[in-house]
Amino acid sequence: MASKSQIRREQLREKLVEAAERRIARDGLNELRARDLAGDAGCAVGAIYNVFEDLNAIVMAVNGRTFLQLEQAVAASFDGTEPPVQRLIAMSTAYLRFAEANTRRWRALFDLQMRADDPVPDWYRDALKGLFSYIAEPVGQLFPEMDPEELDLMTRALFSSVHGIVTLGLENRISGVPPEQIERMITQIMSGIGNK
Amino acid sequence: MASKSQIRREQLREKLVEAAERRIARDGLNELRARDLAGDAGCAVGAIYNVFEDLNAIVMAVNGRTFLQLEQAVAASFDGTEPPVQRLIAMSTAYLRFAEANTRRWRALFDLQMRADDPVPDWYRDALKGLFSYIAEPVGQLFPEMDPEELDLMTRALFSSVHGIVTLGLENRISGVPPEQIERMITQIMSGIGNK
DNA sequence: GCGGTAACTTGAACGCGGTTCATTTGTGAG
DNA sequence: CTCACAAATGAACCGCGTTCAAGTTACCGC
Repeated sequence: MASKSQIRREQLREKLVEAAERRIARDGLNELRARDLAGDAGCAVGAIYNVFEDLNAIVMAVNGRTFLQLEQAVAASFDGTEPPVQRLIAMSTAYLRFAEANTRRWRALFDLQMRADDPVPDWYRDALKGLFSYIAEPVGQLFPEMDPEELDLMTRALFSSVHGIVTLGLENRISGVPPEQIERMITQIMSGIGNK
Repeated sequence: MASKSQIRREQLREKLVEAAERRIARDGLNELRARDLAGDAGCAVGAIYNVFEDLNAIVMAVNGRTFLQLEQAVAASFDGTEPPVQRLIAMSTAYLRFAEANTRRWRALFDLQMRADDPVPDWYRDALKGLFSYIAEPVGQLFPEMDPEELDLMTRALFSSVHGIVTLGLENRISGVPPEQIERMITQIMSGIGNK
């Protein structure tokens, strides 16, 4: 039987993660406060630590959801019939759109890892692997005689490039590129690849 | 006359920046502490705030130096006689080498902007402009009939791509790519561009 | 039901770290 | 030498994540 404690415990976890998700989406990771979360969830500050290791663990839970949504958005962006370069562009654009529409949550996805000292959790590496595998397929079609190791490198290189373009592009404080141009940058890079 | 106070003031600024530079290089931006800096510089904590607006201002001063060194490293990586793609690869590799050799200082260059709320200072935008102009030249050679606006986009796209590859590449917690492979990723992307 | 123990909840308190401020110390013109 | 003003000092303030002693609730064998 799921004891009453277990139920409450699970409900509290859920409330905390939802509150954190809302607050991250609204105010950004930097503005997340333990006391605010406790207030939202209707529990004492200390209760958080019965249910989660620390604040990072909550953010990690939020990141897990976000990563799933991101993966779905990318997966939904192509039907498999497009030529490889088209598909790469479609996926990249989906990545961009997701980052635009969920900037703060998307940024939390990477900001947390950059800061924390503890090892990256398995599900995180797996989620990235999942994204990579979407990219690997069209890349494989484009370069049939490339050996697997080099294909893997190319896959990561393309992901990193798109990620860099989107990251700096959305940080208009630094780059100052209007959003609609970001898509063109992606296209420029991706079409270059096709013409080896 | 430069009053005794003015001298001391300038010396303190210098000592603080040097201490911050050493500490960032050794322990990373996250471990920087006002009290440690005061200890290094042989002054009281409060004295820092007579001489700098806040801690960020010191980091900014460090970043200014780092950016200069980065620009020099990129500038020294080519002699102008190489074909455009070669030159792009040489500059990108120089960027990578600099980031490898000065990881924590290089990361501070971008981490600070991502966090702070106050506007990016002018010299920072200018330094980036400087880097961009190095890239713009070979790009212009590669695509003589491209209009200026698109050339600018391509320039930023290439910088962002390399930046993304280096960033994720050096964060081996996330990507797990051995350093010597990062250079190959850059080459893959850059040579793709050349064959439009 | 009943009592006892284990688990949960609570919020005040701790520790850390950036920043401030009343007080002390130093500077330089008259 | 003196006085007014500037600079230096470090204790104190405040915000915030985390902990903990004390109080409360849930669970189980009787």
